[in-house]
Amino acid sequence: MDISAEFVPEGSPKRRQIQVAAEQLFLAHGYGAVSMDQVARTASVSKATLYAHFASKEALFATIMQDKGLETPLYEGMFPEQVDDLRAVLESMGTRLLRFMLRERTLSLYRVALAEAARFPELGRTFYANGPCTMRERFIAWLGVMDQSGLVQVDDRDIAAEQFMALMRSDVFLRRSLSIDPLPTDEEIERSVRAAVDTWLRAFGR
Amino acid sequence: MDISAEFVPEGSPKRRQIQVAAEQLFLAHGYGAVSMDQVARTASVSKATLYAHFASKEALFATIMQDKGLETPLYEGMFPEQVDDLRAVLESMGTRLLRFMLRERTLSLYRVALAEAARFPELGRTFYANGPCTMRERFIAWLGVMDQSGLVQVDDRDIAAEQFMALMRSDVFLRRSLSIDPLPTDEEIERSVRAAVDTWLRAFGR
DNA sequence: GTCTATAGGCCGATAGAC
DNA sequence: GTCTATCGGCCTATAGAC
Repeated sequence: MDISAEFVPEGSPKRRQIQVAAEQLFLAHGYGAVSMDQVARTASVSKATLYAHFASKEALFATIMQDKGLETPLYEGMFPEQVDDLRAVLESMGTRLLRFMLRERTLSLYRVALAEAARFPELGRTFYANGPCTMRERFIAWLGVMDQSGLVQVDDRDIAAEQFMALMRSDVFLRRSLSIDPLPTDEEIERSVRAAVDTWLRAFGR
Repeated sequence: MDISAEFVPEGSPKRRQIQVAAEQLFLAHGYGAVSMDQVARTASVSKATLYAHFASKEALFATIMQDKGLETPLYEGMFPEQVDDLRAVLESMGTRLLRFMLRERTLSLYRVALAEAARFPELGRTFYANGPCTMRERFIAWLGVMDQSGLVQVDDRDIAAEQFMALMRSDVFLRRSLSIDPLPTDEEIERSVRAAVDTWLRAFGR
């Protein structure tokens, strides 16, 4: 995912410091509110060094933010081929997905991508491709298996997958993304996921 | 909604110019990327005049952005008490809601609220209260009427309302909010809404 | 209230020494 | 590659005249 990391394995500690500092600052405060002075100070590096590695603030932001997809092995064991209890599997998937979307890091990336997508078109595209789009594709493929097992009744897998994810972006997620509520408790998350799975199963379950 | 407007009915054209300019600039570019010079220039007003009306950039932003709720009479005739064709009514409601959410002005406010909610907590709260929360409350009230008419089968109106709105925030909305796609066509909107209403009705219709 | 002019500082970016 | 030192400019905010 982060291909450039291979070109700087351990080679340039300063560059690594810059990357870490820039990522943290940009994710926390967005593009406009972060200055190159701040990045240099946080990275314990002079501005000249910073500009030796990145041509401009825009280039730094674009480089750091793009390909910042899902580093988490989110999908590991998420889509079992053998399913006894479909409801339980969907609830486990949903809980995992919603938990991931509610992580501070994911939310920060979402907020920055949304806010700066107009100025950095690649950012919106990359976020979508590495995030929601990948998740949906995997879900669609898994739906194919479930369909063959006769566990679901799905005319249009694309729509079924989209709606599963849309149902996860519930009010809990909206309120948290707007910084209204703190991180919801496990109970709140499970309640929201259970309600979403209920609805999805009534539409697509057999 | 905009209470302060009553204190400056037509009285201060300069103040009105400032409000219009600031709103446009902040919505288009966010907080950090807009300067007071820019606001003054766009409003055809000197910076001193600007600071005579608003104590600081933060105060200007907070004043302009808060209580910028739904000026549109979005809800007018949206919730009919007499319903023959429930599906048609839900599709009409959904289309209207999705269209509103996809308007450039609504999206800009959403992006700014999301990006700056951490720095301006009131902003996230106000956006939620004037937008999604109000819509959900009206939907819940309307669901009560539908329930009495025996047209729907809803255990928890809150969940049913939340999920109706979540289903409207579909992939079409996500892609547009990330500036990936242009404004979707009428057909795309209707297809998305129809699929959402299908699913919602299978879960809550009678 | 409104202007011109400017203070004082931080901005992005660079020159030059090592 | 890395530093110190600094450029010219734009930033938020204000002083003082009218």
